[in-house]
Amino acid sequence: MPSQGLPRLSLAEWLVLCLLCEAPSHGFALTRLLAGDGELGQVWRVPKPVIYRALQRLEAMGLAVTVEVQPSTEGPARSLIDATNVGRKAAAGWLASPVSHNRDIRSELLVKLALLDRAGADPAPLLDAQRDKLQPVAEALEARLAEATGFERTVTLWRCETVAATLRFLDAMREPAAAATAG
Amino acid sequence: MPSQGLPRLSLAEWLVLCLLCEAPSHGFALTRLLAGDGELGQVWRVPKPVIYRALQRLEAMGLAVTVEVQPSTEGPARSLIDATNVGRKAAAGWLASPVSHNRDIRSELLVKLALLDRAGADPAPLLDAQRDKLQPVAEALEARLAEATGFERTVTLWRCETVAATLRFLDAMREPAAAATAG
DNA sequence: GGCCAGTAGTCTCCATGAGACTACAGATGC
DNA sequence: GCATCTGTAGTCTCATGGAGACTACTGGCC
Repeated sequence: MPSQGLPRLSLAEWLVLCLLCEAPSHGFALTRLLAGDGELGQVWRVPKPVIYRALQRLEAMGLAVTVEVQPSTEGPARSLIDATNVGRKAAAGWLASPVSHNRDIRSELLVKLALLDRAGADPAPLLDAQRDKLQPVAEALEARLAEATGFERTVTLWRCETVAATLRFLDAMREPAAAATAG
Repeated sequence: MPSQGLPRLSLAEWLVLCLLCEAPSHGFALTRLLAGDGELGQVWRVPKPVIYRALQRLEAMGLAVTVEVQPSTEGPARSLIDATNVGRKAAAGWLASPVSHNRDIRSELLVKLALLDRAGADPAPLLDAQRDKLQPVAEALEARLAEATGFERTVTLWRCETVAATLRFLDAMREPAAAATAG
């Protein structure tokens, strides 16, 4: 059960750790990747101070380690940081886990899908696991909607629609050919 | 155009101001209303320090004013705070305005609908205005989805589904009889 | 009289994040 | 030669939001 016993990290910290697992890197490179106009920043941006603090925290937790201080040809020296084996295992477990709440789909699930996409990995297992997790939630909400009155009905209706939208999204993601090579 | 020239307040500040417009109140009563187990806290909770800071800021901006320090029979004296005329106008303008981004539906629109519900006001104008605002966004996203490739397609697909869910929610809210008195 | 529960409000502390600041290397200008 | 500009690399400060502890006042109870 890789979803058990994961350390409690913020989304930014998980994201940074996963990027270190792709390849050893340093703060400045990560800030460019995760800036608003960066490659991953289109999906989820992480401000500079948060990245450097994440690196410090990951090191303090033994999930990452500074392997070398590289003299750069184009500026000051930079600290190359790599994930540890503990860090790699934690990252792999996190990456494979569906999110618990629908509100975290936009942030956490999309980040996981983006990371899998970068790695060229198959997103299908994660998509299926996420579907299995949300399907019962959707059913419970619809049951509740049938009975809800007053403003609780409004909130429940909203939750029903958004969970249903997530399920449709997950289904559509299972058929990538449809629009990628339409016809 | 009531949506023009509104002061820049946080959601918590708008919410507190609107509640003061319903009736003069004091910090502690608002904290109970907006606590996790409170009436409005089910929709949107506001932590205690944020409420008291909101009251201070609203007073500083001239949107609210302390009208009386009431000796309470069951505890220390409390400051009764009321909205000013300027505050009332601002609150009415805000309450009638649709939100600009789909991500703010859950927070801002639901709060507005909850406030209208409490006041017994008709939500239809706000629902229609919100629909008018999001309909072109939905169309633009679908056009973009047809061309998007790679991971941009994933993000666009997600946005399409969630905006579509909001539109369905807005439509369903226009037919309140359906489940309230299902026959 | 002392203590507890509820009321009313303030306080400190931590995390997030915007944006300024330091500092180093190479290119450019005069 | 050296001043300055651009890009690299990282740190610092400050404002805001929010969790939770703390103060302080009142009436009720043992």
